[in-house]
Amino acid sequence: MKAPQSAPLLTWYDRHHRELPWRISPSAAKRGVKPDPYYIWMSEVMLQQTTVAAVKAYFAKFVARWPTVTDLAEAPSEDVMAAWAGLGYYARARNLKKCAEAVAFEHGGIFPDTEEGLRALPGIGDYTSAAVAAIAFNRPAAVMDGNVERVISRLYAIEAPLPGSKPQMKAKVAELTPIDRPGDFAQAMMDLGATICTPKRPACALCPFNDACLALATDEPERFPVKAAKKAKPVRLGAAFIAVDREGRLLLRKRVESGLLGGMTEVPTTDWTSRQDGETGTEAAPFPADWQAAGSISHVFTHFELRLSIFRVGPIDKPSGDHGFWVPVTELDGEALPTVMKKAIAAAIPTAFPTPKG
DNA sequence: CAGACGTGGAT
DNA sequence: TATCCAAGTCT
Repeated sequence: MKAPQSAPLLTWYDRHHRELPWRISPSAAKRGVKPDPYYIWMSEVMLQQTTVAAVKAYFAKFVARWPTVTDLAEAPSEDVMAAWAGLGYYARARNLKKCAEAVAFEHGGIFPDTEEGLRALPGIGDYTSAAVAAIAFNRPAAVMDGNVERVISRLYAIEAPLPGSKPQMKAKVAELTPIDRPGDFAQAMMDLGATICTPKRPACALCPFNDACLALATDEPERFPVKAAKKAKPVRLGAAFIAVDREGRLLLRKRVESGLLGGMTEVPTTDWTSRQDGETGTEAAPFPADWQAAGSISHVFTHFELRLSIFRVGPIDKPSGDHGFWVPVTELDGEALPTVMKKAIAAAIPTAFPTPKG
């Protein structure tokens, strides 16, 4: 078995790379076209734990609305959170804004061009600092994401389970990364993982590493990477309250800045508890009213499943006291509503979020 | 270090 | 339907 080399991978990448809105193709790079560090950073943050398909529309929306990092730094946080709504992992949006402010106001609008400099910015960790350094600035950084972990674990048939095996794998990546094209190498490894060295049914016959891959030679490639067992998701229960006033406005609140859905908009809800002792009632409604049951929704988060009983009331006179803010049901697009909250609203007001097909 | 932190698409 | 998972980061 010959030792793996970067050259066959780069040749494969020159021919089979994906075309992506933020990417400079290898042929354009050869003509001297440089990537925009702002685009590379933005795409890398959006792509954290998120599919390319989901990111494309958000990336287009963000760079059209905020063409430079300074534009983003000067934007109101509420606008950024509302634009991010639906993409998930909202700490990324909060850190995106903080990072833009740091670059614009502390670095003169210029991104740091080293791994260490990037790593010091909000929302930029081991992966993203290496990726931006390699892709935007052609620094010889060892870039390791989930794709690279899969490729490397198969290439070297690494039996130790993730995440403990990360340091061992990163050493292999560093050893393989070529000094002349580190950015293309990183993108090539990720494209390979996304299109050839896939989790299920990898297309080994088309792989530029198929003469060096220990997993292919000695075992079923799908067995790698070996991972630690995961835990079962608990169920949490609660109730959500949809109140509409006589002007067709819906009662909303802003969640606290930290934690789950931090800084996002919500409808009033009870606490979400693990309690299983029967029906959730309207005792914890934001104000006394003739609340009517309107079904229920279920939503799966990373570490628990949420089941919300939905109650609605209205049209009503606005109750006294401060319960949040009231927004016309026809203007919910401008709000930072995460998907779970849109589901809750749609359960009570089916026309709230019209889809192209209905 | 293990748990918190979203969502939608594929199988 | 259930499970996995997609270019991770922060605490």
